[in-house]
Amino acid sequence: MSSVTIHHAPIPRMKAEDRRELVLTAAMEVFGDNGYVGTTTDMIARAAGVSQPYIVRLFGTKEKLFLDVMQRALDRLIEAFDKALPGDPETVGRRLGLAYVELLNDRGLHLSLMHAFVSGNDPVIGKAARDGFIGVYKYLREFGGFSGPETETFLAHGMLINTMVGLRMTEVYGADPVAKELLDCTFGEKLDVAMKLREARA
Amino acid sequence: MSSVTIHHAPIPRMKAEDRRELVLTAAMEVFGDNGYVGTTTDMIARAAGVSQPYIVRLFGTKEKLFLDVMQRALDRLIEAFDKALPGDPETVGRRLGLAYVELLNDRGLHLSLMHAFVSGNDPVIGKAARDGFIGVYKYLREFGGFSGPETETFLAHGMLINTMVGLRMTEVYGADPVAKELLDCTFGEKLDVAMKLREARA
DNA sequence: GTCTATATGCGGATAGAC
DNA sequence: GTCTATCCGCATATAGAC
Repeated sequence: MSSVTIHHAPIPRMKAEDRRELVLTAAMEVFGDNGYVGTTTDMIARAAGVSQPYIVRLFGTKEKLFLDVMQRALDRLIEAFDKALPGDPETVGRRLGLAYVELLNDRGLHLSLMHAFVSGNDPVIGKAARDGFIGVYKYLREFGGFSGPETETFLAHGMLINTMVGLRMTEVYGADPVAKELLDCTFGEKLDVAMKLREARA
Repeated sequence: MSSVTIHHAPIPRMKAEDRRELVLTAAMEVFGDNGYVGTTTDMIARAAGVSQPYIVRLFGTKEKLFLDVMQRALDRLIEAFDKALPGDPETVGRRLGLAYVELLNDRGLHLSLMHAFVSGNDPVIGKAARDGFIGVYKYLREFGGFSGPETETFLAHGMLINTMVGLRMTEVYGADPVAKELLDCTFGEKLDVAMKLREARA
């Protein structure tokens, strides 16, 4: 209003909304790598290129930030499924499975969810995680055209994929023949997608 | 040697070996509930009825204690599979699956493993967890008579079971019809075993 | 919108007594 | 074999400046 003074941009400013997006992306990866408790707000701050107190300022608490990350992950998951849904009903499972593995491009997505899924003991995160998982189940039943047992099998394979990702099993694919066989069976035709991402990471 | 003086047992003493067992049992449950990072040596100490520094004295570091817990969990798993193996080859999967669910009696076993499985990023725990998982895979292939894909399917369902346990999904079985359906599909004929344990806990 | 400085509480590990 | 006392580092959150 009063002054239009332009100072030589010592600090990169942006709209809070954009900054939030940027932080959420960074947080999803860091939480994925280190878990909820194992992640410090300072790690996230450095990954996002801002100060630690500013992370707290933006999200209130670390817990709220984690809940936001989880919700974002779930939203992206459903969004990806929505896109993969149209087509031959016979092969919908295959399409959704492929979409799931391609989501590995969103770094930390699977693992942030997985960390939430083992936090059922936490009253706040646990409830949110249960609700989120149940939401995915309902989605597959209602929109995926899956029966209960079909949904269970789909989710089971998803959880094994998550476990392989959590174990960083792809990093020993070449070194251990048993790991190779296990990964071949787990990912099947989706293996190259999973492995390509690993390379891009290095 | 010199004195045979008996003082009126102010502190319950036991052989280090026995104490270790006791602490490992307590630690498996606490680690299962709170994860590796989320667990403090003091929580374990109180659960085991000893002092916090003594936990460190016994195991060196918290990390070594966790590794011991993980190894113990894996040993018990294989031991349970060994017992369930003999019988009709047609139904070996069913027997192993049941044995797996009955292992919920060893509190924290599944969840301590699951926490290890999402810690692949940690150089020490990650390597041990990968080796452990690969060991289970090899066991099923060699002694369970499973093919690669059969093993993958068995493990996948195991991971979904772990996820349900991690989410404490059984605790909302009665309250949420979708949760009920999900749990029915996940545990199938093993549901009553899983639910009975939950009751015993309360 | 973003930072620096800092208060405060907690956790792993060590020292050393009994 | 087991404890008490304690050091030190770290992490979340607050206060307040720019």
